[in-house]
Amino acid sequence: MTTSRPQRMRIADVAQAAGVSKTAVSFAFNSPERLNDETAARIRLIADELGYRPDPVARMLTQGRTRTIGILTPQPLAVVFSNPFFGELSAGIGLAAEAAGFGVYLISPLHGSLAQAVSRASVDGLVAIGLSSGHSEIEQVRRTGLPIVLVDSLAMPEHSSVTIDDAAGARAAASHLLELGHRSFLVIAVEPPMSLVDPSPDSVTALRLGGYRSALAESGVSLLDDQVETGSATVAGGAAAFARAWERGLRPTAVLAMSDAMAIGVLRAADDLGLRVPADLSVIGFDDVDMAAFVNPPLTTVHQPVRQKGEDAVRLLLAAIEHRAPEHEQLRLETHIVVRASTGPAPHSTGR
Amino acid sequence: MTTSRPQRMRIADVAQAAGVSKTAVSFAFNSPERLNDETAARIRLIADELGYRPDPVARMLTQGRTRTIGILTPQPLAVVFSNPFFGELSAGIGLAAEAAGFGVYLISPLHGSLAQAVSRASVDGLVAIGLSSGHSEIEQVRRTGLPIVLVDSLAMPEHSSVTIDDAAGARAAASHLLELGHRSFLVIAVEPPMSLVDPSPDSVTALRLGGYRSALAESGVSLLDDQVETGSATVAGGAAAFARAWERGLRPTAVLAMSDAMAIGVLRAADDLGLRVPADLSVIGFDDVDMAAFVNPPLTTVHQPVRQKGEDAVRLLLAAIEHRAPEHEQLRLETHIVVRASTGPAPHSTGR
DNA sequence: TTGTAGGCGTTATCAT
DNA sequence: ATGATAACGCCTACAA
Repeated sequence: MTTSRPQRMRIADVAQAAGVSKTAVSFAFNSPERLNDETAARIRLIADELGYRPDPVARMLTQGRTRTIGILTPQPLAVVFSNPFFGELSAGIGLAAEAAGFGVYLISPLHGSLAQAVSRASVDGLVAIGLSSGHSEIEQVRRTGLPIVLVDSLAMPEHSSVTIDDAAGARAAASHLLELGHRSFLVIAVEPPMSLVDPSPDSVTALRLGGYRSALAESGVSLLDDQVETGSATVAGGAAAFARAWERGLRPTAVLAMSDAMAIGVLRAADDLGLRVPADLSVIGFDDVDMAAFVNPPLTTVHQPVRQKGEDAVRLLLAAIEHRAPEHEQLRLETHIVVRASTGPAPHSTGR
Repeated sequence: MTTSRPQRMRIADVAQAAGVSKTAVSFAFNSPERLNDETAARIRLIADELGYRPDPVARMLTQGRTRTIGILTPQPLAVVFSNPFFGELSAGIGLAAEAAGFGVYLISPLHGSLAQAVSRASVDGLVAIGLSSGHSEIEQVRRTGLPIVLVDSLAMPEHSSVTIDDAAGARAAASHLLELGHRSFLVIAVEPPMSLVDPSPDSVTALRLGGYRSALAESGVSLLDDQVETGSATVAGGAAAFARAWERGLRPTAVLAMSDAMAIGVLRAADDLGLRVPADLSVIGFDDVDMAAFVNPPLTTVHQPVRQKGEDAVRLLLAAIEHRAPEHEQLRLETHIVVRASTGPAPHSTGR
């Protein structure tokens, strides 16, 4: 009465119309070789005329699998889809999933609860993105018993994961700016989702911050807490974060942004303030998203193989789903810096 | 044997452990008010200890609904996720779906067949994106009997749709360039997917092309077929298309691109060729994607309310799913031109 | 080659 | 307030 199934044809209807048993109809779809070519064809013809298609839900139930993988994200879909990093990661996931004949289901918090969303989702396995170990619902996710592969997280040591060396990437970014003579920095950090119970030290944000700090420390430059401004990982979030820091009186010569989207936002905010990049301000991002090369000015950033991460995650997940082998694998992909035009020598540089 | 369900707890296990019937357990989860507070709590506690969670598939089967909507796209996910337009549209869809407590399933061709992917998908309804009337599998999609809302398409008149006035938007774009004195144009068109049987006249590509042509014609400028270059709706596709046209000897002063992603690609290709934008070449896009304002130079483009389209589509779809009312509605949203810095007076302009 | 019957895990109906 | 039992639609031994 509430639903969208008018009076769909069922397998019994087709069987009756064709004058055969339900088994025969099922075979016609799933194991045609077990049927007379002729009858198989006839059954399928009749089924087609009747507009019959096997109910996917019933089929899932008997087969015990859904042929679907879930992309688990602690963020609402609106931010996920607005973030080019997620887009490219999902492109990799989608590519690998399609190739294996798997569908993709997006799992984001429903009514504020990630656990509830997972419970509703009928999937064979999960690719969890950025699920920090401090997330309040992580235990409930784990207890679904589903195969899981983590991306950008090591929160579940018993599951496979695909990560990068965030600290090393961050160090490289900071070193690049130090070599250009910068000594006055602002970090634009990705804001942990609200569902984060405590700022876990293994979060991407913490790791990158640590990387920045260690490189700076080696040059005798310290990074105070008030030199870290936080915002959501979007263009708007980055712009707002920089504007806030500026209003607080900060006048850095260089910005270390933890995501390209945020770095692009900084570019925008700097432009609004009349700052020239890189003459007055250097900006370096993180991710090397497609668009990074096309913004104004082209963004210097830390490259990571975003699509590859997605493909690898799916490969690992499918192995876990199909072999059920606890093929425990912690993949760590490489990063490298890509110098474009958004970074330059520090103004009034005293040189090396 | 093949699957990922080890020995999950079933409702019967919980019932036995709690010394109650399956019905009681079901009530404890779905209608706690029908149970003694105490027993309900006890059952839930035991269920939790056992790690039981209701099987979403079995639940779907009995309830006859999935609480999931499908996003149907004729393109592979890798291109969908690489295209900022799709991303923003999906952001709108996701926002509205989440708000209603619905999950989102992505339906893209599986093994090359969209129809097959739809059959596999357990969803309550479909938001079909850019499903042109010439698509070879459109009839099979229709015959699923699922509620459908079309976006950027009028291929199924019996279903609701959300579109824009593509022709008007395109006309505005062309007029803008004509007013700047341009007379020599190149159109960068979105390539119809291969599964397109014939170039249907109601496709977005055809509509926009018609809009360009009509505006040009009013100024006595004709657009030859060889002045239309085609490519996939990505940055790379746009860059390649422009490069091809250039190699063919075309030397337009203005480019009309049917998508911002492609326009950004043109910007890149032009830069590679040493062309200055807009001094040597004007470029106008379509969509007004977030990034359009941040590229170099900021892109002049035709704005359309992309996220709004997604939200409206879901609103319409949920109405169809829930009321089952054939609330037939053809929404047509407005566009307007946004002038930034990628367009300027025609070089050697003879004036008006 | 085809039919019969049981089961997948849950919810809904109808008793008690 | 709780329990027995019948759907839901399909798949798949097993039997014929």
